[in-house]
Amino acid sequence: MADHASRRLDQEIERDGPRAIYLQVAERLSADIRQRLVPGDRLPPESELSARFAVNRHTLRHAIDLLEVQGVLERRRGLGTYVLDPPVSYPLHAQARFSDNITAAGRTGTGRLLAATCEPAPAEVAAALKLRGGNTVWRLTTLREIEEAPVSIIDHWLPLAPFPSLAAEYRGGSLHALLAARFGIKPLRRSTAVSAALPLAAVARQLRMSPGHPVLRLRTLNVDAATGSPFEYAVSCIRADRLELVIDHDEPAHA
Amino acid sequence: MADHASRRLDQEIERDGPRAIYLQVAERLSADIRQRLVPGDRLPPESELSARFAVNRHTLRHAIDLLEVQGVLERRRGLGTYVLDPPVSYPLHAQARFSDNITAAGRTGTGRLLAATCEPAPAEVAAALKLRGGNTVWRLTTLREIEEAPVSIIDHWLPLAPFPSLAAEYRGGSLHALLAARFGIKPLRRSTAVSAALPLAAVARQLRMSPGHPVLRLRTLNVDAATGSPFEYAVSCIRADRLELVIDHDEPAHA
DNA sequence: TAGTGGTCTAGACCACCTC
DNA sequence: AGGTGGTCTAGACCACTAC
Repeated sequence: MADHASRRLDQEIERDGPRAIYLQVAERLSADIRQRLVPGDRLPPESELSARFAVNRHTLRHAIDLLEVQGVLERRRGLGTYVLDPPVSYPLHAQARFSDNITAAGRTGTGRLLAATCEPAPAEVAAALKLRGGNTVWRLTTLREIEEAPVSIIDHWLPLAPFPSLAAEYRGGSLHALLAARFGIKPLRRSTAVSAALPLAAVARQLRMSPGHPVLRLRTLNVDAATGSPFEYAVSCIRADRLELVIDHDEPAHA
Repeated sequence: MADHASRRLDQEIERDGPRAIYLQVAERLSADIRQRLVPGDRLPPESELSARFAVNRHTLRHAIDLLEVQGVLERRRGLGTYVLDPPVSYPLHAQARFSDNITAAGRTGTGRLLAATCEPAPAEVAAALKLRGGNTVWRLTTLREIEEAPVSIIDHWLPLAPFPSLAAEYRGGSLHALLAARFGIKPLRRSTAVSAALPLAAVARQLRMSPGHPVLRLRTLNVDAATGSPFEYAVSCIRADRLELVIDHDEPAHA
C-alpha cells in the first residue's frame, strides 16, 4: 500500500548498512521488473541505471549478474538487456520426448542437427552402452529451440551397427520419432543424472549464454522397450533459466 | 607429455587473443587443481595468484568466480579458497530418503531442525496438499549436512491434523523415519520439479554459499503409499555443487 | 557513427578469521 | 595485528549491433 513518497523511501539504498549495495540494487531491479515490465521488454542501458541508483557501473553490473544467473534477464551485447520468459516445464518421465513436451505446453519447439560424426566411444559412453573397448559410435549434436530461443544442446551417442544410415536420414525434428519409424525402436528413458555445470565456451555461445553461467547437465541412458538394451546415451546442456524439469515418480511394479 | 618448458608455454596467457584473460586463467587454475591439488587443499591467496598470472586481482577473482559457481572451489572469507569434494550422487526415486542415500554413498549425513512453526498454508502448499483455504499447516525447516558441510535446506509443509504432536517429537535425523515409526506413514515421492534458483540471503548463509550463486530448487510432493493422499510438500534448496540428482525411471505399470 | 554490453586495470577500504 | 576474501569506485578501451 505504498504511496508515491513512501515507495521512494523503500527504494533508497543504504550505503552503510550491512547489506551490500549490489544486492539491494538487484532486489530493486527485480521488483521493478515484476511490477512494470513483461518478458521481451528491454531494460534501460547500464549507464542510465547506474546513474539512477547513483552507483558505479561495475556495481550495477554485479547486480544484473545475479538476475542473469537467476534467469530473469538476458544480456545481448550491442543491443541491451532483456526480460526473459519464465521457464517452461519439461516433464522427465520414462517416455518423455522433447517435441511432445513443448507442444503440450503450447509452445513451438524445433530440433536442429548441428553435427553428425563417427567417433571412438569415450569410456563413459562405452560403459553406458555396454560396448567393447575401441568401438566407434555415432555422435549427433542437436540444438533445441523454443520460440526461436535456444534451450538445450545435446550430444547423442549411438552404436553404429543398428543404425547404419542414421546420419544420412536424420536432419532435424525428433530423433526418437525417426528411430521409432525407421528402425523400430521404442525409446524408454532408463536413468537420468542431473547436475549443475559450466558449459564449454562453444556450447555457451550456441545457447546464447554469457560465459561462466551454469547449465543443468543431464546424462540420460535410453533403452529399447522391446529388448531392454541401451541404444542411446545422451549428454544434454540445458539452460536452467528456460526449462524446469518435472519428474513424476511411478511406483515400481514390485512395490 | 609436456616437458617443463613446453608446459610453461601452454600456460602463457594471450593478452590479445580472442579469449578473455579471465577465461584462460580459469582454465589454467582448473587444470592445476586437477593435477596438483586434492579436496580440502587451500589455494594460494588471491594476491599471490594475481601476481603469478600477472593479472589484476579483479581479473583473477572473475576467474575464481567461475570455478566457485562450478563447484570446484569454495571461498571462505578471512580464511582462503579451498578445493571442494566432488558432488555426491543423490538417487531421486519414489522411495528415496536422504539418510539412506548418504549412508549408501559411504558418507555421514545429518539432519537438523532449524525451526518448527504453525503457519497459514501458502497457496502453492494448499493446492499441493489439497487443503481448503485458510488452513494452518506445520512448517518445519531442516538443514542437511554431509561430513559437516551443509548441502541442503528444506521447508517441509505438513497438515496439522494427522500429526498433532509433530513439533514436540521431531528434533533431527530422518523426518520420514519418524513419520513412519510414530504415525504409520509409508512415504512415497509423487512428483518433483527441478529448477535453478537464487537462494534467499538467509538460505545462502546457512548453506555457506556466496551470495548470488544458484541452487537446485526441488519442489516435492510426498504421499502416503497406503492411502495415496498427500501428506507433505517440501521445497528444497540444494547446493548443486555438492549433490548430483540421479533419477532411475521405472516403467509405469500400464506400459 | 553512435550506442550497447564486455573486459581489464588501479586503488581504496571493509569484514572476517586466526593468533 | 596481520592476512584473507568482499565490495565499491574510477577510468579506459574493446566488441558487437544497428542505422
